[in-house]
Amino acid sequence: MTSLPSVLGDLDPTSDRAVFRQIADQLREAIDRGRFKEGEKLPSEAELVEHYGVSRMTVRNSFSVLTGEGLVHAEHGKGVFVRPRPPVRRLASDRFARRHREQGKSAFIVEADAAGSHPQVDSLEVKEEKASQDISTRLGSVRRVLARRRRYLLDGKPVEFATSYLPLDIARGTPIAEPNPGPGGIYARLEELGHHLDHFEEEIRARMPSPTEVKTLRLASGVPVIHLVRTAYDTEGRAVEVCDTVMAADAYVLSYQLPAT
Amino acid sequence: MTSLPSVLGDLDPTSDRAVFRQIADQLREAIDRGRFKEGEKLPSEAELVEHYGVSRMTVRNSFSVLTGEGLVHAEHGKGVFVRPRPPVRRLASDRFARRHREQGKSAFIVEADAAGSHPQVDSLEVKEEKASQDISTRLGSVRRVLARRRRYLLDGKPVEFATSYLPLDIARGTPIAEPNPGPGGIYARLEELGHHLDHFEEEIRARMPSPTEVKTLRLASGVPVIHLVRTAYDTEGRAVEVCDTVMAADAYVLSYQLPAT
DNA sequence: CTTGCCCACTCGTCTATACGAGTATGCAGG
DNA sequence: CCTGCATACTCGTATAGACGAGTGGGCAAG
Repeated sequence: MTSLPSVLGDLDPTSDRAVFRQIADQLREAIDRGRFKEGEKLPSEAELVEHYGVSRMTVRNSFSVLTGEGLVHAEHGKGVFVRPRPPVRRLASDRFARRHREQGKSAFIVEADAAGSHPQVDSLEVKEEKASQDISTRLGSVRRVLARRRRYLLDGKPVEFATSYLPLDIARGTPIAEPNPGPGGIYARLEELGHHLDHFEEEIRARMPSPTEVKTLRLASGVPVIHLVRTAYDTEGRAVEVCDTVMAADAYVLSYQLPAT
Repeated sequence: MTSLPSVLGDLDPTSDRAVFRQIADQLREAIDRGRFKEGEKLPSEAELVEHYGVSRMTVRNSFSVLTGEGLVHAEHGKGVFVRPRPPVRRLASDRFARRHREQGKSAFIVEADAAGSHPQVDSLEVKEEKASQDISTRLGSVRRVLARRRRYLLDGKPVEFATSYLPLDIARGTPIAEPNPGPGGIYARLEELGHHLDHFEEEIRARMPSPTEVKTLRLASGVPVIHLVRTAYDTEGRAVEVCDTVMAADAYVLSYQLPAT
């Protein structure tokens, strides 16, 4: 192992920058320069205490800065590691095009298989419930809705949690209310039921996850979520579905094509 | 002032949940329930030390949890406050439609004025430079580019930092290379120069900001950024501009319309 | 060889204390 | 009246020490 001083330098006692920030800066720079690579272990707290001649809390404080930035993560009993960037899932704006609804399997499964990863869907729940204020507004003042919840995993890691809401007069008693709505998913069913889809509207926000989201998506700290709300409109201009999706931001790139007209 | 016990409850010594997490949980719940409102001051560290009978570091640890979640922010000498949500800027997917390029002022200015806020653009920089690997790839293997940097502010608060990159053979010596490219912005100039725009492609990521971004966008901790990279293509299929934008995530909602075809 | 325990090393949590620095308020002196 | 300072309260930074708990390697007993 190369000695610490060769990688980490000294503190500047004259600087007005807090010691723990100076240490964080040095570690961050070392990571950026590739002195510590993805998944690699950083020096232990004790080693840094030794190297810089500071107290342990100060070193921990530095680590907490980097953890908050999503650069590193600590593993109890093992050490602090440079956080590896997971493979990203790219979502193209044509992912709901009619031609993709032909085959039997869901878009998620097909795409993940093609990418060579192991897809999985769990936490399936389909039930009728009271619409929240927001959902009610988006669907055009409905009181109760059919809610379809599911969680998507890639190679065992949860990456996305989604809930679809549909007005009861559309969904009740149809295959849409079944756990497995059949080939092409609920959009295919909606079209069969005469709700010809016209366009989608997607709203995108990014924020830090709630504790619940941290749990269900098993998020490392310092990882934001992308919150996407999609509303599907039929050719009559009626909102026929709202899909509320929360994604681990480190696992996604969204991509959209916009006409220049 | 209502007494602390009436809002905050006790610790559960039998729980295996860490004390500082229990305190954070109680504060978070109180905030969620509106017991502490936006912009309101939380109890001081000393008061919480008193109320829970724990040491100050433990209380600070709780605060640091909430700060990381973007729920609260501390102000030196004043206290810890529930972080107010800034007004959000909605970006619609038709914001680059040709009809919006008619008027003289930039889209940002027009829109902000309409919303009643005071818009501002600064840190203008226009220069030729070497293209990064990524930019070069997106523009189709160009070596050097014209870079146009600017920062957008709303009511004094920086909300977005953007850099446009254009191939030199298109931009050099044209109004595009001027600090102020004139009415309708660089897209209008591109069309005048015969590069008729066909479509845009936008890639969206969310992540925690780098220290530099924290500074230029004056971000509170616990606020992620949205990173948007837009490529503009002309009718020949050539990429004529790449715009790299970093936005304060708490100030934006992106909205896209997708056809269902 | 395998099992099981011990120990060393790691981070996690908590206490107690000290001093520094930003903020606001009130009071004394001009 | 108003200026300016003292003061009390706020959070920021840092030290030193203690114990707990997860991990992994080595060693001893079977």
